[in-house]
Amino acid sequence: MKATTLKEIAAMLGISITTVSKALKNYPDVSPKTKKAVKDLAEQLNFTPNSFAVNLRTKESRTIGLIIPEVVHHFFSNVIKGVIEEADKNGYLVIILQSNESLELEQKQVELLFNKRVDGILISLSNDSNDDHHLKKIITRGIPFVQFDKISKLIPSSKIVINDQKAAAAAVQHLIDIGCKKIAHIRGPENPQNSVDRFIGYKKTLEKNGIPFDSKLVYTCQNVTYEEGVEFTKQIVKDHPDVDGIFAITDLVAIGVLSYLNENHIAVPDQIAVIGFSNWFMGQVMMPKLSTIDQPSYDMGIAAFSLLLEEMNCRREGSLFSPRTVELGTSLIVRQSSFKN
Amino acid sequence: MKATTLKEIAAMLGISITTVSKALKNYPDVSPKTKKAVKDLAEQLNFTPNSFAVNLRTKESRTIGLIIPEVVHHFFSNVIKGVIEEADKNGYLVIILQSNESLELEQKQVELLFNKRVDGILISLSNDSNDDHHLKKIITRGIPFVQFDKISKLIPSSKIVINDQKAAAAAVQHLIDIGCKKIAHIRGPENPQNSVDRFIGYKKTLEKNGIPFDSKLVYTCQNVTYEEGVEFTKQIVKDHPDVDGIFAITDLVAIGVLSYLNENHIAVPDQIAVIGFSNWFMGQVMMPKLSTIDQPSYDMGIAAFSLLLEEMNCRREGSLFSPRTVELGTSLIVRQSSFKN
DNA sequence: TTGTAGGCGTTATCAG
DNA sequence: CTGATAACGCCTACAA
Repeated sequence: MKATTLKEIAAMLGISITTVSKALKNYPDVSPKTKKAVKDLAEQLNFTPNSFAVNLRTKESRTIGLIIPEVVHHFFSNVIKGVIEEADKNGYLVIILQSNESLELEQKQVELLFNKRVDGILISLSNDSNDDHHLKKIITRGIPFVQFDKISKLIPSSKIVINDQKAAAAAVQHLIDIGCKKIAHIRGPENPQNSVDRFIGYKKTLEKNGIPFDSKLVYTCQNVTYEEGVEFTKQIVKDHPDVDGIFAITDLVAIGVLSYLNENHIAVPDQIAVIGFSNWFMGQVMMPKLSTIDQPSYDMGIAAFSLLLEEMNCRREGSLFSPRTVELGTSLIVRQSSFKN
Repeated sequence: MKATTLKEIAAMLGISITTVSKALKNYPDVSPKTKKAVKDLAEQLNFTPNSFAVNLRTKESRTIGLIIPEVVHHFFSNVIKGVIEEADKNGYLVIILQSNESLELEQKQVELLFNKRVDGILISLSNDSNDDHHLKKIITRGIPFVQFDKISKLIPSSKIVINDQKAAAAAVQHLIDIGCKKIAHIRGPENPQNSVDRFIGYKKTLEKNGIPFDSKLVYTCQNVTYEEGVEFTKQIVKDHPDVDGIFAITDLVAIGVLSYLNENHIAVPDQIAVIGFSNWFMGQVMMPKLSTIDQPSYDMGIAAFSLLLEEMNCRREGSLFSPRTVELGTSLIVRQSSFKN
């Protein structure tokens, strides 16, 4: 079944393409009679404007690109969901691309979106991203652009973030409050701003509480996996038998921590208390249930799209848009893995 | 920064648009000299063809649509990943849409993809989908179309499936093999083919082993959630204290089962053995680790795209394509929740 | 109230 | 080897 065109409708009705076009868009200068005739026929023929042609004319595709490090990830799934739903509400479609935590791939994906001429770009940087070049290009081209979660501070785009330092501080303070004296930190890779910030939050909170910071108690993930959680916990227990608290960069890692401790019959939280970050669903069904920092992933997706939409609208109207940074709140969730009284 | 066009390059070089276009596409009938000049300038100006115009001309967008019930779902995340990666390899982009398990929304999303004029559609039906109308329309319009996972058998499209009956039978047979005499089944909703098939697999296997089927031992999920797993287990234990095995429609539900049993100190697998379906990551980190059926989600995504690609290629060449059904293998994974010797 | 004409940027055909 | 011309389908001044 071939798609109908304005031309065909015009021919069938013996009128001009222009009139058909106008009638369908409810222009005031078309007689009610023709309007009705056109609309009826269009309805009957199941007419929908050819979006390729509309795109070309309007220079818009009502499509945005979303680049994330990894699709199979509780946090990012929720972001995707938020973005898709908010986009849908506003008549936008979403193309999803993965960077697989590789800078090179991330750059390639940005190029793809350039070629596709999406109306806007949403991005959470890969852990590997220590170069800004491709982001600068987005700005130079004047494409509406919002960074979220893992961002590059120096790029003058809108940003949706949480206060990682503050949130990490809350986690560590909580461990201290329940009596932990020697807290290890399994941190994320070197580059990402949020893994740096969480580390800083950890460090500052120790110092604030008069606990000397010891770099030997910090273990650095390469890939932020469950397996690394298991492995580092093994090392922690071996190297520092008196550690009584572990703060992990993310719940996935924390669950690795719990697994190792459980299997080796190390009491949680009595001997070692554990807290993660992100509030993955999984944490609630573990035994013991995992304490964590709730990070509003779904809301982050919504906020990111909303801000992008604002910028896209400004752009369409030719008005100026000044990038904004929105900080979303986090909250401490205390569950069994760090509950003492 | 405005995008460069063929016209501009042509003007700068004092040659025709046609020649520029041909030079860039390496037509044999352009002199090496002009070719080089054009390519150099194009490179320098960062020229990329305007995809809107290309789409209009070629009637292709090199974009496909993927409709799934829910993004935040281990199985579907993996499918998405497979689709995106395979699409990427072949120069296609993927627009993702959610049906939220609602028929109405699913229909709307299909319409959106029609309007967007994607080159092909991939779909896994919502649990609510008891109507085929919108799927028939995809066929009528001649849009390349592959169903996967939750499919409508009657629609003559390509399909990627697993043998749910066989896989469920393997799960139940395993429970019987380790000595279970009274096995309850927490099944999925009425409509989806796979929940029906898994139920049939359960029923047939009981009968094959001389265990009478008892419909009272079957509990039906509405939303296939963790909470339903918890709740139904409570009922099972109350109504049938002698149940010694539970087969759940999916791992998420099975994890609810485990949670309830753990919290109520009912020994797994000794008093009640548990097996799920799908092999979610979560199942590996539970205590006890969850037995399950591995379902190749990532591979399903790859297979779905590959088949769609074949159909899209046929369509482009104008050759005929006959829908195929590909059945992927599953395997039983025995872990602690059903391990006895 | 209706229609003509031009153009969005590319590709394909065909003539020079 | 090169280029003029005509689409693709729609939108929008501007005429009539």
